[in-house]
Amino acid sequence: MSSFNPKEFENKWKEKWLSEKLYKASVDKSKKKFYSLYSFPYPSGAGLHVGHVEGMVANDIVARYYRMKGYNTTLPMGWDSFGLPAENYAIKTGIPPKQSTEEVIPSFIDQINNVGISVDWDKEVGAHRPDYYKWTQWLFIQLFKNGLAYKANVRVNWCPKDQTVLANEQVINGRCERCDTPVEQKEMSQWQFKITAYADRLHHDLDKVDWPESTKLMQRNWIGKSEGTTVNFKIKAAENEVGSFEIFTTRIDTIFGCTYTALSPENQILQQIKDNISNWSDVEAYINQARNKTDLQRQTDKEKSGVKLEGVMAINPFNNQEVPIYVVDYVLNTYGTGAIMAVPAHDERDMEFALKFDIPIKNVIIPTQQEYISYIARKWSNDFDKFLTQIQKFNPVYIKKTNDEVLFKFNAEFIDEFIEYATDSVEGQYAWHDAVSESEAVIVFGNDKDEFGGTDVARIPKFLEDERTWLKMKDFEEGVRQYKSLWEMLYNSDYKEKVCPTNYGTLINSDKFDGLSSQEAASKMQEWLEKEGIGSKKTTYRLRDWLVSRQRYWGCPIPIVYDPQGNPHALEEKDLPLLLPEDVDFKPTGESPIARSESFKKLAEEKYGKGWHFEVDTMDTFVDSSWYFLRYCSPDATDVFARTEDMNYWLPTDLYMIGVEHTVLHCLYSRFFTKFLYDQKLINFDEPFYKMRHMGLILGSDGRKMSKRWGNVINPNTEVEKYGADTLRMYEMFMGPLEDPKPWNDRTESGVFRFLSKVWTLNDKVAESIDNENATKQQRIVNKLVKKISDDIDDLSFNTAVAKFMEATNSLASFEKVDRLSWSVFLRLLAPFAPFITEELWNLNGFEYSIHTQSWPEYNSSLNIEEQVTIAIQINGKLRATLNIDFDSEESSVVEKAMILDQVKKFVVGEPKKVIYIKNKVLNIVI
RNA sequence: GCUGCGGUGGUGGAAUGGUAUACACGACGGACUUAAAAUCCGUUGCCCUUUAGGGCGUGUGGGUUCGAGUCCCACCCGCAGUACCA
Repeated sequence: MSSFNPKEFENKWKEKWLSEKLYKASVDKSKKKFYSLYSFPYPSGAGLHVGHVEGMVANDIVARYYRMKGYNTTLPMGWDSFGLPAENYAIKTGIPPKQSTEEVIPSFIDQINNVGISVDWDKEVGAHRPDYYKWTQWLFIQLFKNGLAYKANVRVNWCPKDQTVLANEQVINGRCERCDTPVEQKEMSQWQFKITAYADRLHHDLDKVDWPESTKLMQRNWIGKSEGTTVNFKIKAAENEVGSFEIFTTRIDTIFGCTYTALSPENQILQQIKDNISNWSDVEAYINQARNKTDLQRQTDKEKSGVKLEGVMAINPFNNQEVPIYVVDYVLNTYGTGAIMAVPAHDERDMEFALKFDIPIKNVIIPTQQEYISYIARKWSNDFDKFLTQIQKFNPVYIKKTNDEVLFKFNAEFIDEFIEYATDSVEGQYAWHDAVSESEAVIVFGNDKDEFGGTDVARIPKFLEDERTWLKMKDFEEGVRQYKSLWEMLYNSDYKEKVCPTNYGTLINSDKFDGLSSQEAASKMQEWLEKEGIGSKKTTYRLRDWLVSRQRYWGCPIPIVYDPQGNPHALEEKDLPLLLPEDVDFKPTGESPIARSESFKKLAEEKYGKGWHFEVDTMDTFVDSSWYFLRYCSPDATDVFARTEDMNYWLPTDLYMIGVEHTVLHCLYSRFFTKFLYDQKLINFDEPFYKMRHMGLILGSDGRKMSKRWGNVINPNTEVEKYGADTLRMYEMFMGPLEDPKPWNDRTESGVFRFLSKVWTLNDKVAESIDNENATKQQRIVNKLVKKISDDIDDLSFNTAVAKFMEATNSLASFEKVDRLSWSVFLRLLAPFAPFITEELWNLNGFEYSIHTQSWPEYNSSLNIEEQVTIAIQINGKLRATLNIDFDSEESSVVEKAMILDQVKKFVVGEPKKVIYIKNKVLNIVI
């Protein structure tokens, strides 16, 4: 037969499948369903890239597998077509986004079909089409009616280049996610969705879904749930109480260590008590300065800053101690209560601030006794080597040595012995030494180096208030003088963690709570607070409401109309969709482009009367993509966003392939919408995506991210042209684990082409009847393959599946003839991976069309029995020989056979101590 | 800093506590060819050795086990997310 030339048949099958709608799936309650979802692609002018292909092929293999297993399977596709790139393209070229978008979509569809993705095209949707965004608007209105969409004046992130508002999530390191421009702060009235109302459920329900743990964790971090306590602090001016404020803390157990409190610059209480603040002008100046700082500046300002409020003090309700109040910009108004109690001894930020402003530091926690104690010793004299040998007697568990430094750890029980030893070794060695007390420190500082810290052996005290130690050291060491206190010196040394322990432990200096563990103390303190009515337990979230207004043209219009007084009203359902006007100049000016549309203005006045006008902002495109998987269920519905019956049948999705970069935002928003609709009783599930997996980034052959800049971009079209779709598909699956980033390699790709050519050639050997013995051998080969491939698809372990196909092909190729029955099994197994070549060979062999609607081969466990196996013979765990034995042989017969091997006789003299036999695997003789 | 993931030949990568390096690429040798490409066959972790064989090997150091890439402890390095979140 001819050589393997995919061009000769790929097009033929592609067109046949499409015209027959081979992959169409409708609701059929008599069958189990499988919903394979690929993330809503953005139809960019650059076309499909190899990363899309990777994810789609994974979706496709699983979909084809389930289809063959008899599931009613759908793999829908649509377009996340609103968004900045099309608008920016329009600004550059003058071509309207609607036109450019509609022009690219057909080529996307074509490319997807060319790689043989089994898409159910009857379900196609596009976010920019009125029949879709009518329902995006409808959903907005439902949120509005339920108080979950509201307009508020907020300080927003503003990108000066894109001239638009950005959600917090779209700000990366203080820069715009898209164009990398530093983000500015701007006060604006903006629409927001109250996603925070769902924070707890969004956090909690992650337990229900099968997602990579790391993804769940990222999402949990984003929601940032933390459980803590609020406490009311009274404010005193002179002898009068002038107000109070609430602080939030997760470490109520440290409250006796509170030596100051701090308010965020935006905290409203400041305005209320300003008459009592004697240095108000300084405070006000600081507040204004903080307000003007961008997030980027706040982040880069490492130095703590703040102003003390003169004339007022706060009262710690636990000990009635008066502590100063500061206004600082390291306290955020958007988290907790915008006020904190500061405990320098147990919080790094508070410690840094306290050191800078000379605020007392009070230790109230002894960390839970550690099993090991670490020491660092630096070389101080020639006796250092002797010192090193002698520390062996403390049984150190770990020693790291460099030329002049040693780090070692030993069991805490040796502490006293060590203090004694260190004292003896170091005394008189040009060193100063002080063992402060049993429970505190060994501090040994050498003086034979110019700089402080050149030599030391130290166990750092848990609470350092020993002025004596400090003064002595200060006399002693030149270097110490640069620090104001022992705290500061040690905090800036290797012993940071020792002087500022931030973990839980046992309370000290805390009155009646002394001796309790952090956990016990916390609950007793909370109880007391609640009884006194001055505090309570509180859960806070880092998550903030979702800002959806965008001052851009190419997005879904917000379905709100304002009356002449400026009050917002939701549009009625019969007036939807509110069409995106086309008489618009989309050049960005900072104002929404739609504001300049005459037809838009006119429409509002005609419909509602003079002075009425529509909202001119459009929605964040994440709104469009938060419900597309629902629309796929009923893409033709005109009276509802999707039919309840259809959604309840198809959802939740059974496999969602999406890049890891989209998981935090898109998935969070989609989950929010789903939960809202569940609460509205429109659907009966409250998590949209059951199983989710990610595809790793495909890098250029130089190991860098694919980019025009590096000239390392691989275009799937070119690869299909060169090798055919099946090769591209199988190569991308063979590259490595699905979720890993992996570089492109042309050579490996051509290796996959060689493999498919081998399959093609092997087809020539297929014979109607071959002898029984060889037929059985081949049936065993493919039978084993059935199990391996099924398992690998279940695990999404496609790289190993491809390897197994290669192995099986090599085995079959060693036969004169190939058994037709085995061949039909082999082709069906390969069909999800290489749909074109398998359909062609299936047809050439005269099997019933189409291979893709055939049933998945069954694994026959009785066929699997092996006659012979090779086992390893080990002596003391070391491989010395291998041995062929009958399958499932008894231990005694195996030992007998092993003992007469030369390799064994050589090592085993007399009776072995022990013999371990693992059936069909290994025999280990211990001598 | 914190959190998570990872570290295996020249390369991409395999390996339910049981023969480490499957499969593929590359390299080397050979066949075919006037030649090249393609194709086919063989070799390919490192070191010693003529063969036979031996020693060493999954980032480092310990531990558990008859047996560790895999489990435990500590450390080093890389990648990703996140960053004044109280």
